[in-house]
Amino acid sequence: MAAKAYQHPDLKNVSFSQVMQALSDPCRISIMQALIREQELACNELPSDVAKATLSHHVGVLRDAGLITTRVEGTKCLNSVRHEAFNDYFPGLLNLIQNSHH
Amino acid sequence: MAAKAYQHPDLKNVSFSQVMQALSDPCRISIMQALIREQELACNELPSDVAKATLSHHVGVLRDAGLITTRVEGTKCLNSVRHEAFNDYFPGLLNLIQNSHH
DNA sequence: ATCTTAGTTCGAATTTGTTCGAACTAAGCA
DNA sequence: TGCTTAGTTCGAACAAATTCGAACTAAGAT
Repeated sequence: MAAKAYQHPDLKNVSFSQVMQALSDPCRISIMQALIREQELACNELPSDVAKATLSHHVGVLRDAGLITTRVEGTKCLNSVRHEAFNDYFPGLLNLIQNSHH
Repeated sequence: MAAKAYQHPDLKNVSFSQVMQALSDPCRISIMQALIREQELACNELPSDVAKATLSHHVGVLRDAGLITTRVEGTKCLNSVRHEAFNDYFPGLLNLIQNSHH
């Protein structure tokens, strides 16, 4: 891969519970924190101690919750924080993610 | 009931993912919103379209995540927002809960 | 054309979460 | 003492999420 029609949801159709659900997994929190630090990362550059298929799943959950964007570049897909989500819909949440430990 | 040794966790032992998990259910979000509006409510005064046992479970999840406190008064248990959690550990989160729709 | 890299999708196994009825406990009241 | 109210706990059923290996696809390099 890649070259997939990555679908990014309209943020007004994303519920708060869906966002909370997306952030309820430590693995996905680590991914978000890495993207906050590094701006843009391919899937295989994300922190992960799970199998490829599992990581792909986690990235999909975050994307479906409107929290990240994915763009294709060659064989990689580059992920980044979807800042409009945090600025316009969930202000303060990005900071909570960034500062969350353990 | 009541007269239970309600256990309230030390907030420094509550992980961000646990809090997100606790807020990932629409039913529990409604409970939080009611407590934000009403200060203190008994379990049977909380908004709920589920069975007693289920409601008890949801209240327990919120309590274990450090988000609410429960105190006993006669036969009722009175629940309220655990403000220290939101002030000291998850600033901004209470507002996100309060303003969240659908 | 083939190989490699990067990621997706499928299906199945396992784990975790939700939901409920039924039985229980404890306080307050008659 | 017995009845009611309020909530908990247990166990089981069901639903949803996580995880992985294996097979796949697509782009780029050799």
